Amino acid sequence: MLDPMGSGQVRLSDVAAVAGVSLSTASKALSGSTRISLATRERVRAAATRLDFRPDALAQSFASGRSRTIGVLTHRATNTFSQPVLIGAVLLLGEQDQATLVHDGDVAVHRRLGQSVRELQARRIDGLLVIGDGHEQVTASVTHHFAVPVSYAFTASDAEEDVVFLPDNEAAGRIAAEHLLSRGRRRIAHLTGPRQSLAVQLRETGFREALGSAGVHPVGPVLRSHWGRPWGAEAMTRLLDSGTDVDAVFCGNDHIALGALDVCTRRGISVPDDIALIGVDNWEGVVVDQNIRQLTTVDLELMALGRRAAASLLGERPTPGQHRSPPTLVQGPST
Amino acid sequence: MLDPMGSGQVRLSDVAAVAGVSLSTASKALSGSTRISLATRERVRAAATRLDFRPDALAQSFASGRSRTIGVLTHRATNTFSQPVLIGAVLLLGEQDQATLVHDGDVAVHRRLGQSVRELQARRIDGLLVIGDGHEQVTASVTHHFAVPVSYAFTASDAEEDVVFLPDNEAAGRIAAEHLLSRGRRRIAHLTGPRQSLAVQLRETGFREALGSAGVHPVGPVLRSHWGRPWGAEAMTRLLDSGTDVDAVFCGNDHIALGALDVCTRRGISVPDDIALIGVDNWEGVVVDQNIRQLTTVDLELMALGRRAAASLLGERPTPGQHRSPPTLVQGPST
DNA sequence: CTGAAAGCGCTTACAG
DNA sequence: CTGAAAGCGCTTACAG
Repeated sequence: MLDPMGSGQVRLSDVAAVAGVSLSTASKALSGSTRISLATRERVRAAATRLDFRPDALAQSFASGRSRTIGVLTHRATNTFSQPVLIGAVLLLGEQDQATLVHDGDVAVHRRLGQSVRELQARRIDGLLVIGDGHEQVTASVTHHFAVPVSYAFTASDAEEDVVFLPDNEAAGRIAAEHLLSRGRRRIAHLTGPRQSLAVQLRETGFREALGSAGVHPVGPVLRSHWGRPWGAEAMTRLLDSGTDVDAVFCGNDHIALGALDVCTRRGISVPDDIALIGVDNWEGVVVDQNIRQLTTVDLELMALGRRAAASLLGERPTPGQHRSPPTLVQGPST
Repeated sequence: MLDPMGSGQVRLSDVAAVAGVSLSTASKALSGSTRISLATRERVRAAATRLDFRPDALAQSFASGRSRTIGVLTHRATNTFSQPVLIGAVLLLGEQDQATLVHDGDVAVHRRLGQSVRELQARRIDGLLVIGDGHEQVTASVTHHFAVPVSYAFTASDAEEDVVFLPDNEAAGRIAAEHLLSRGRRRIAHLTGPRQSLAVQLRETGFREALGSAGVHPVGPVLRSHWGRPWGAEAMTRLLDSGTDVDAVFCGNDHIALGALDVCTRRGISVPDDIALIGVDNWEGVVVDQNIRQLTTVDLELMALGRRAAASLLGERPTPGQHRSPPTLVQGPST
């Protein structure tokens, strides 16, 4: 019968007594680190199993100095795109039996940030993950405030030697272009978000690069404005009305792609037979009903980004600098 | 100059020495609990401030038995609707300086669940939050496995005395109906999701109740099928083609409402002048670009639900039983 | 109101 | 390879 409340009455000293060894030997046998005779190790393990010994995490932490807690500093965690990064981090850490202590706020506001830093230090966190709200801004590095590993996700840091994880928007553009090319499309247009957005620029760069490698040029002018569905519709309308000969459109995100799709549907243009559409974000992937997918899209894999960034604090440290997570193609009916 | 690494070299004994009191007196003075002369308390506090004393959380936890960590057991945390609940919980806990240890899995799979329970016990968590994936299923209670408070969010528990937090789908239906009534609508139809869904049933119940209180009956048959936009469009088409005289539609969720809106737009029906539309979920609230809102909707406030449920583990315990979080009306252009 | 002492349950040099 | 001992830095009865 197992201890129903988990009150953990069985201590290491009990295990040691049963196994007929000293406390320190029992500790070493279970931690597995130091040189211990195989026989002793087995005897201690057997005793531990028989007594259902579970080490008290509080005592272990106090003695070892490791809290098994990772601090997370988020910049407005409720942002649509920050959420999957945070969820990914929290889930990976949980799998590794690491708790997460989240301080949410405005990473740019120094007074509150300083407070968070102090509190996280006092909690003796084993590592810190800074999560930004995209790649548009550069976060002021806090690495020097901590003696433990610090990683940055979804934001750049202003210190070159920091370990940074970012989505790969250039690759997203490349993947979209290569997919359309592989479908035999050659007259490809681009409708996207605001010109000043870094994501817009990087996706377009990757897109042009991949087309260029195939000796193809985008058709029509690149139309840039908003991220929303209405703009997608308007841009598609302009594109069609301009008389441009087009057989595919790379849309800067899924909202724009859905707006473009609306226009095609309204005008009786068959997607993908007449025009193929591809977006970015896998927005429909978070919708309840998976069988209503309308789009092919490039998923930036933000949850995986959060997982990778969190994992970087636990195992061996990755090399300093920016690490880009590979986006994935999600095939839908629109290509 | 503050300790840049936060290595916490200042110990309570240092504070006690500077203040000229014993270690135990210093401890009591700072914890604020026991009877201590005001003068002593102030002296100790001043010393602590001057030395920038920050108690070592690991030592505090070990000595006090409180880990300042809350366990969270999720049932597929990556579900669209579980995510805001988890985010809300994690953020509230962080604000209260509580770490979160998340074990994600299938709460119905007992072998893995048992493993999670054992690990959470060993971690000496101060409380446990069980997060389900909606209200459709009843979770087997795990409360009896823990000596610390356990709360349930976004799922019912099979033990009556458990503390459970659920969204209020009936209230959502009522709020939608009352809003349409307040807009002077009287010929109100209902298009919704699958008949077997509890959310469908509860929202409809609340809807009918509110209409009934105003002496109004729904017009046309209630059309129930899928949660997606295509079904919304199909249902709206059927409704209009049936010749039903209608001036408002309560849609079971926002996808259905958007499908209905598509049909109205296509047919030149003015929303809200001819027909008002209202949905549920505030789906557009998570979209990037807030100025593209098309719908009035009822927000179930799932993040607030997560926050409340998490808070219930920290302060005084709420009464056993089900606690329903109030949904809120989000006004948009469609009513 | 204050202080000396025990104790929380492990880990980790150190000596053997 | 094994064990005795110190120590991690607090909190908390207990005695004064």
